Amino acid sequence: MSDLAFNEIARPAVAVSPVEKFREFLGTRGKRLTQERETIVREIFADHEHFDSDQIVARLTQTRRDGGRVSRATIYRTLSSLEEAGLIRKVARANDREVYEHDYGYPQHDHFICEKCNQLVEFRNDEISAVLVRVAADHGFRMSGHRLEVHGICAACAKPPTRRHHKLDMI
Amino acid sequence: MSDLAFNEIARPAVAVSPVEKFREFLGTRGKRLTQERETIVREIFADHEHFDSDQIVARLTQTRRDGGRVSRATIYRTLSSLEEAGLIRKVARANDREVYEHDYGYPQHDHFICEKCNQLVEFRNDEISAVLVRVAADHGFRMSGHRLEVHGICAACAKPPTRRHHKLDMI
DNA sequence: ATGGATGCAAAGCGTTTGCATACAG
DNA sequence: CTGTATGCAAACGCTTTGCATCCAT
Repeated sequence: MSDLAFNEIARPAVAVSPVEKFREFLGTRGKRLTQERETIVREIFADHEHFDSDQIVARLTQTRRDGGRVSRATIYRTLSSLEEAGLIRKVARANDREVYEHDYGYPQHDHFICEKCNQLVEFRNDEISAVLVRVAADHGFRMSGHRLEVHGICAACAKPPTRRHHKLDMI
Repeated sequence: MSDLAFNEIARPAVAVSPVEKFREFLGTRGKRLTQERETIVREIFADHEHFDSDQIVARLTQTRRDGGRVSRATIYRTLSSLEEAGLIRKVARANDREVYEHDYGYPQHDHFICEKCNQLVEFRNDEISAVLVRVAADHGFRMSGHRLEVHGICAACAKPPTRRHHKLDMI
């Protein structure tokens, strides 16, 4: 099964593929879906991992089997558009870098950020949103979304005193 | 009443002044409380407003009545120390800048961030912490703190269609 | 055809750092 | 005295931008 098939068909719980969704968005702004933009969207939606600009740059800036090389500038420009389009969003800040994740086709959730291994772990909890809706209303604040980072030590790093976490992953 | 008096005496609900607290912290690290560091702490704790590096730099980099000029480099170095010391913490990111606030002598709270005027508004809600404590426990996560930004439009910007907010404050 | 998009390299911007000098303990 | 800290300016790392060329529509 090719990447294309995966992206176009096996996407989770959404009627339109991310690429199509992006094309629509671009259309409404008199912008175009170029090959570069499509390459970037496919790369990002190939899995459901968190990512930052650097990782995408690293993957797409090299010469690729499919010939889809994209320049650093275009990647930055496209990440902004994807955020405007509501396809991705900034979820946290780890290692002084902004971390993105898909905001299309996946349910609302928040994150734990481990201070030792810097790993992001997702968790879902509906009470939080419920409380926020209420609190916002109380303050006359028209909430559009939120960003919640829970800091601490993850289960893996907390348990064993000696293990292959700690320093290695802090780089 | 001088600034000194305010900082040393009229601080809210804490036994030791921020400056003293910082001196203690520095002591445990073999570091010193210099005049520059003291100037910075006083400036920051002179009120309870949120602030970012730039604002402090702007205020302390100029020649001052009290002669307490401090260099940009020292301000950055000191902000880091103050964060380590637990006197301040990063609460949000607005306008692509990290926003700090006091983390000493003030109760836990979170923030609304208005997308129009970029204003930060504090709110307190104990349910949130309670939920987080529980959720963290469920995941074996040892929580040390959290950062919650609620995005949207504040009451002031939401109401009147024409008013002196909107573009002016977006600078 | 033609206005938007890309790639490159240069410019920006906030933050960090090397080094000589100044000073707290 | 002695090791830290400061100030300055240069170095950094990420992101943005000007411009000539390219291409989706």
